[in-house]
Amino acid sequence: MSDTLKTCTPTSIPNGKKHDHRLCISTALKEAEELCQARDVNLTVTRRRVLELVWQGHEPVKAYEIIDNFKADHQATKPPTVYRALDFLMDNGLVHRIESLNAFVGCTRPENQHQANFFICTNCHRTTEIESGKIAATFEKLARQQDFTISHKTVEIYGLCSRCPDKEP
Amino acid sequence: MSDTLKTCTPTSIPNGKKHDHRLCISTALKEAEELCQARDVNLTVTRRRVLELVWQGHEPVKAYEIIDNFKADHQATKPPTVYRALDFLMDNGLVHRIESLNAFVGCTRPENQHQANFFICTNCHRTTEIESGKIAATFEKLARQQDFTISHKTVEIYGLCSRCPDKEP
DNA sequence: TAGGGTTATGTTATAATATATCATGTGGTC
DNA sequence: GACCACATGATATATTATAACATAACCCTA
Repeated sequence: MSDTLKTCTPTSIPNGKKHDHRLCISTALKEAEELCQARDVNLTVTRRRVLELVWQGHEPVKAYEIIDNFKADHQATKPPTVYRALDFLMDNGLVHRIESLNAFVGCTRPENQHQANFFICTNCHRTTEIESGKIAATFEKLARQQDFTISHKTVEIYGLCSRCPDKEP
Repeated sequence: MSDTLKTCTPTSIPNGKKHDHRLCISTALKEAEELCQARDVNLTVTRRRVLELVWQGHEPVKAYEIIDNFKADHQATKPPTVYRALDFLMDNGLVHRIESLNAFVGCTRPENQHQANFFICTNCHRTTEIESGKIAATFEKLARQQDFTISHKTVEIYGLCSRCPDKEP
C-alpha cells in the first residue's frame, strides 16, 4: 500500500492503476456523513450503502447494477428504493448523474454543491469532474448574445484519458 | 404570411411566435433530399416521414411520440422501424439526439456534419444549436492539461430563451 | 433468368431504465 | 395515545430501446 495512498481529487485521479481506492471510498463516506450531519439530513443505512456502491470505482454506475449488488448482499431491494436513495444523494450533491449514460458517479467535492462537467474515458470509463470557470464564462457569454438565461448544464465530454492514450477512440 | 417568412437558422430562430414553421420543415426536407442524393444514401419514405415528424417544431421530439404520430397517420409502425430511421438520420447528421431528454431534434445545418451543442429552454423547450469554436477551444485546452483526447461531446445547456424571460427558471 | 448480395422494413419478444401509488414502519412531540 | 414527518416496502406499470429472425425489394451478373 505504501506507494498508492493518494486519494482521488476532482482534477487528478492518480494515473497509476493502483491507487488505493479503498481510501477514495472511505473518504467519500466520511465526507458524506459530515455533510449530512451539518445539514441535518439523514444518511440512512440504505443511502449510505448506495453511495458506497456508486463509489465502487471512478466509473459511472447504473441504477440496476446497484440493485444487483444489493441482491448479492442478500439485502434484496426494489428499484424505487434505489432511485429514491439516488435522488437523495443527488439533492445533496453527493453523486452526479451522467445523462448520456443513464448512470451515476460519486461527487469528488460534495462540500461545495455544484453542477459538474465531466471528462469520460471511452475506454476505461473513468470519469473525472472538470472544474473550470472558463467553461461557465464561455457559455455565459454565448447565452448573453442570444438573451438566454442559463439555469443548468449537461456537459459530458468523451475521449481517451491519460491512461488509455493508445486505444482506438 | 408576409411578415413571417424567415426560415430558422442555427443561431437565430425568429423570436416572434409566428415564424412560418412550414418553411422550416420544407427547407429541412429539401436539404435532406439533396444531401442524401449527393451522398448516395436512400432517404426512404419512412425516413423522410420520421424526419418530418422530428421537424414538427423546434422542440425535441421523443421516439414514441413519432410512433404515435405514425399511428395517427394510419401507418402504424413499430419501435425498431422508428429507431432505425432515427439512427439513419443521425448518421447522416440530419437529426441530433438530446441525451438529457431522450429525444431528437432536427439539425439546422446538416450540410456540415458536426456535433452540436444546445441551448434548451426549460419553459417552451425550444432548442437551438450553439455554434462556437470558443466552446471547442475551451474544452481542448482543459483536455490538454489532463492528457485527455476528446472524441465527442454532449453539451446541453438549460435555461430560459429570449421568448420566455419572465418564467420561473 | 436463377441465384446471390445488399438494403430496408416487418414482426415478435424482451431488455433496460424509471416512476406512480398505496401500504407499512419508526421515531419524535404535543 | 394521537398525530406528524420521514423513510422504506411492495406492487404495478410506464417509458425507452434493442435483439433476433423473417420478409421484401432491388440490383447485379454469370
